[in-house]
Amino acid sequence: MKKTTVTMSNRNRRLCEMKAEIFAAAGHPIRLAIIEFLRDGPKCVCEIAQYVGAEQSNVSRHLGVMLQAGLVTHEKQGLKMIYSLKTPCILGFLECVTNMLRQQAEETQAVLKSL
Amino acid sequence: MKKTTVTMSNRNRRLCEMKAEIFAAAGHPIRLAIIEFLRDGPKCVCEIAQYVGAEQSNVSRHLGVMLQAGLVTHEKQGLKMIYSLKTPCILGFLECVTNMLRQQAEETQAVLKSL
DNA sequence: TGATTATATTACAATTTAATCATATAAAAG
DNA sequence: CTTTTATATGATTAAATTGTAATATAATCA
Repeated sequence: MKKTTVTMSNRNRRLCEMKAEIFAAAGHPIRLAIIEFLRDGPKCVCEIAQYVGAEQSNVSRHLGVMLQAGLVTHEKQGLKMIYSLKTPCILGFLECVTNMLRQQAEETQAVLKSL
Repeated sequence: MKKTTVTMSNRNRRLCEMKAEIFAAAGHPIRLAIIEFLRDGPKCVCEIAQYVGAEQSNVSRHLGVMLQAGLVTHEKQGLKMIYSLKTPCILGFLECVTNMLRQQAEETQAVLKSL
């Protein structure tokens, strides 16, 4: 009797790479701040840079990462490049993460109370 | 008249760091594969290593990252260390990511059709 | 046309992350 | 007690990511 597969398929391996790229694109403090900022609507690079308090070239890079992952879109308007959130469902999982943090904070607090 | 704050608060900056850590903890192919594997229930390191096809020490490190971020919990059972998913809501945002990929694939296909 | 403004990109240094091998620890079994 | 098994960790190296400064490009404006 043949043993069932116990190891990931290559197809699934490839899928995990793709999904991980999306998570990683949100997995940096500046990029996460940008995502939250874009909740309020489309913004140009200069506004974003000012908001997050980082160099323009640095912000431009981070936006490139998010663009590549498909988290945002961009559109040129005159001199400015306007970035928008592409997938509103990101906001759903951002909320999930916020709940995780809240939960973690409560756990920590519970531990400290027992001092 | 005072100009309203246009830059992130330090508190928000710190929050973004914490949230980003959680995203980053899921933002690696092996770690994402582990998360999906744990959907089927708690598993020991050896099972996980076999499934993802990576060295035990490497897997142990990745589990450490996810533990630190609060994505998983662990519990010793005899010789084995059993890891489980800590937050089911991760699965929700995993689904969101999968939908993003599907959407991206459709876009690509639409472009190719116009050749 | 020349100057200004907004953005992207390049080159580089610094830092972080990941993988590997060897080893330490600790539980279980003989 | 010795051996085996499962896991974690330290040291090392390789690779990727990040930040910065300088520069290129392209649109707008005087």
